Amino acid sequence: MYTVSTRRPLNRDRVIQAAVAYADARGLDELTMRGLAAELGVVPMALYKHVADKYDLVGGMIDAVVASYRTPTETGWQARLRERVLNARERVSWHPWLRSAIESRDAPTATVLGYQNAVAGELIESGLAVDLVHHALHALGHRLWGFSPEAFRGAAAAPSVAEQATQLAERLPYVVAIAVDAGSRTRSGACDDDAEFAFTLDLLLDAFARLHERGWESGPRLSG
Amino acid sequence: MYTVSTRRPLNRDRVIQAAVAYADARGLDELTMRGLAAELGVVPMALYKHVADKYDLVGGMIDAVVASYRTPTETGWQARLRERVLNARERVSWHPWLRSAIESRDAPTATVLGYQNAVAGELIESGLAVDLVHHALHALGHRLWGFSPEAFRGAAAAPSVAEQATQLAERLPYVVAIAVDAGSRTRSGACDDDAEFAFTLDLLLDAFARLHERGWESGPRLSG
DNA sequence: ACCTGAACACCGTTCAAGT
DNA sequence: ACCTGAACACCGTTCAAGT
Repeated sequence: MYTVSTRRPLNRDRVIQAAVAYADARGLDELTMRGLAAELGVVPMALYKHVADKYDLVGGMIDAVVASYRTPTETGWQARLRERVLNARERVSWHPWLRSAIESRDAPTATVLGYQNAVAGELIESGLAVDLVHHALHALGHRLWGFSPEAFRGAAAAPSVAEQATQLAERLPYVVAIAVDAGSRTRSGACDDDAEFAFTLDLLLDAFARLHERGWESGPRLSG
Repeated sequence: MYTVSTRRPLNRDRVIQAAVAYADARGLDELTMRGLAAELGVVPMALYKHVADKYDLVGGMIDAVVASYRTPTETGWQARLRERVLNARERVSWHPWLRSAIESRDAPTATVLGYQNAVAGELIESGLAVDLVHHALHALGHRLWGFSPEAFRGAAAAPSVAEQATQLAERLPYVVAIAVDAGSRTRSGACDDDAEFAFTLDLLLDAFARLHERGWESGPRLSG
C-alpha cells in the first residue's frame, strides 16, 4: 500500500488557505475547527499550534483576501475609486463570507485598516477636504468596502486610532488625518455619528431629488 | 412561604419579548435557547411549544421590532423618507442585534417585506419611475433599512416575489411593481445586480464630484 | 395542554501525554 | 517541534414521559 497523502507539516498559511477554501465552498457558519481539521487530515487540536483560536483564524482569512486586492492602474480619482469599488465587489463575490467575517470583528484588522487608508488616500490626494472624504467614505458604505465601516462592534476604531496618532501617522496617514479631524469636532474625540449620518442622508436625498427633476432613465454616466 | 413568581403560562409573545430583552442586554451571539429558558424560569424544551426552533424565534424578534416602526407624519416624499430613515436608525440603536438578525436570514420576513413595500411606496407615489425607485432603495442601502437589502443569503427574494406577483400584488403593490419591472429586463426574471451596482456607483461618484466642484463645507441641506 | 428529564450529535478549547 | 486522546463546559434539538 502507498501512502497517498504526503503529510507536509502544517503551517499557518496552509491552515488559513484551507479555511478560505472551506468557507468558499460551504459558508462561514459551516466553518468549524473540527471540520477544518478533518479536511486537513488532522486532529482538531493540531490547528491550535498554528492559530491562537477561531477568532485568529478568521482574522487570518480576512487578511489573506484583503491583502490580495489590486492597486488601481488608472489615473484620476474617479477612475481609480471606480476600479477599487469594482475590485472589492469582485472579491466579495468570490468569497461571500468576507463581509460578515469583517463585520463580526470588534475592530478592523491591520490589513483592512491599511486598505481603508489607501482608499481615503485616493480622495484626499484628489484635493477633497478631509472632512468631506470622511463623509464620502461613509456614503459609499459597503459598496466601496465590501463591508460597512459602521458595523464594527466596538465602533471604537476611530478614537483608538486617534490616540496612537503619532505612531500611526507615518504608516496610515490618511486614516489618521480623518480620525484627528473628526475627533477635533467632538468633546470625546470620537466620530460624531449623528452629524455624519445627517450628512450622508442629505447627500442621498439631494441625489434623488436630482433624479426626480431630470427624469433620468438610465442614471448618470461619468466614464466612457 | 409565598410563591414569588406567579408563573403565568408561557406564550409566543412572552417568549419573544423576553428574547428581545435578552438580546438587547447581551447581544445576539449570547442569546441561547438554554439561557433564555433559564431567564424565564423554565426548562429549555418548554420553549419549543411556543416557537418552532431558534430560527423561528429570531424571526419573531425581527417582526416584533419592525412592526413597531412609526408611519411618517410629515407630508412630501423627502420629509417622509427622512422620517423613516431616522426612525429606522433609532430602532437599530435600541436593538443593535436587529441588523445582523435580519441579514442572517435567507429571505425577508413578511413584516420586513411589508416595510420595504411601504418605503418603496413613498418614492413611487412621489412620481419617480419604478426602476429609479429600485435604484434609489439600493443606494440608500442599510442607512434606510437598518440593514442591507443585498445581504439576504438566498438573494432570491425578488424572483420569488415576481413568481407570486398576482397573489401579492394587492398586499405589496410597490415591491411587486419593482420586482416585475426588474425581472422584465433580464432573461432569468431576476434583478440585474451588475446594472444596479453600476447605477449606484455612478450616482455616488456624481455626488462626490459635485462636492468636489463646490467645496461644500457642511453638506447640502434640504430641510429646515 | 403544557412542562420535564434524559439523551444525542454537535461545538470550541484545556491539559497532559505521546513521538 | 509537532501532533494526539481524553475530557470539560457548552450548544440546538429529539423523544418519551410526566401532570
